[in-house]
Amino acid sequence: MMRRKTNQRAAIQEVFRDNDRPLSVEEVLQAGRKAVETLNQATVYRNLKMLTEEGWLKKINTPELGVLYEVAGKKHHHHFQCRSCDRVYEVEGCAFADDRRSLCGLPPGFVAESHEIFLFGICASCRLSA
Amino acid sequence: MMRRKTNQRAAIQEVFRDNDRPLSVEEVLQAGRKAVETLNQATVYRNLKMLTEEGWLKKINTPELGVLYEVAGKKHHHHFQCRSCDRVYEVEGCAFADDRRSLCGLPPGFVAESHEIFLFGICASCRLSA
DNA sequence: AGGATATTGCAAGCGGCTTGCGAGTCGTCG
DNA sequence: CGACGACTCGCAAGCCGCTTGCAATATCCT
Repeated sequence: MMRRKTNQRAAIQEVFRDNDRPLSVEEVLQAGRKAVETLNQATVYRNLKMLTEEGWLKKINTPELGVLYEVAGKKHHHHFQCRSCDRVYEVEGCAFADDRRSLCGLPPGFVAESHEIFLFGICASCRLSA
Repeated sequence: MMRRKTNQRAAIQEVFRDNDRPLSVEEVLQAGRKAVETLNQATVYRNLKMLTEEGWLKKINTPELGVLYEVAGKKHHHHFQCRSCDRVYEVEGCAFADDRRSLCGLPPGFVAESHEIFLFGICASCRLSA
């Protein structure tokens, strides 16, 4: 099964390059239609899935906004959701750096292998415009 | 609008008291039917919503298992999901204790107000039985 | 250019959750 | 204690986000 190049898929990838943050399916659909105005929802879903399986995208489950997708391959990071504009940003740094593994006191016998951290607050642009 | 006592709601609350961990709607439904065998899905959804609005329950959005509910009012804690049995546990302790607020390096202008941490690994009972 | 087939758009389908409705249960008041 | 009003329940239909079957279209290879 050979992968073909289509305007739809190219448009979707372009949307992610233009917006350097996790995006919802709806955002991808709307932004993608600026390039391919017939772009269909099913096509977006199918391509997001394809790009994720192929490792180009990464699916994120957010606590409040449902599923978002971000470009994969970035270094370990977490997410920040602005409670004003609801945009989600990627933030570097990690409270569980190697020397802090034990910070979260797990009960005896439990072993943690990975983690996800979600921060909530106000982003810089919302704070300035308030 | 006066709240009435019903066997259904009592059964649902009992399920949470019997299992001291976050539960899915389906788990509540199945376990609740042991006490009220006619218990209906819609009733469970309605009561979980009611109990949440009233502050007795808290809704949790997990990255992999969807929505769970836990008894509210506990002190600040996070969650641990066992990748073997998929159960979610509450874990005390927090990598963002007061003296470590700045561990996650937020960009300038960003202000964090709250956070959620989700750990993944192996729980004690799965580790022993392996 | 021509043919094989990946991909798209559309519409139907699916699963989780919600809601309208008539029946049933709970609590109160006479 | 019995009856009425209102909250709840169970059921079925509905809604929403996502997936899938299918015919038409676009790509790619020769």
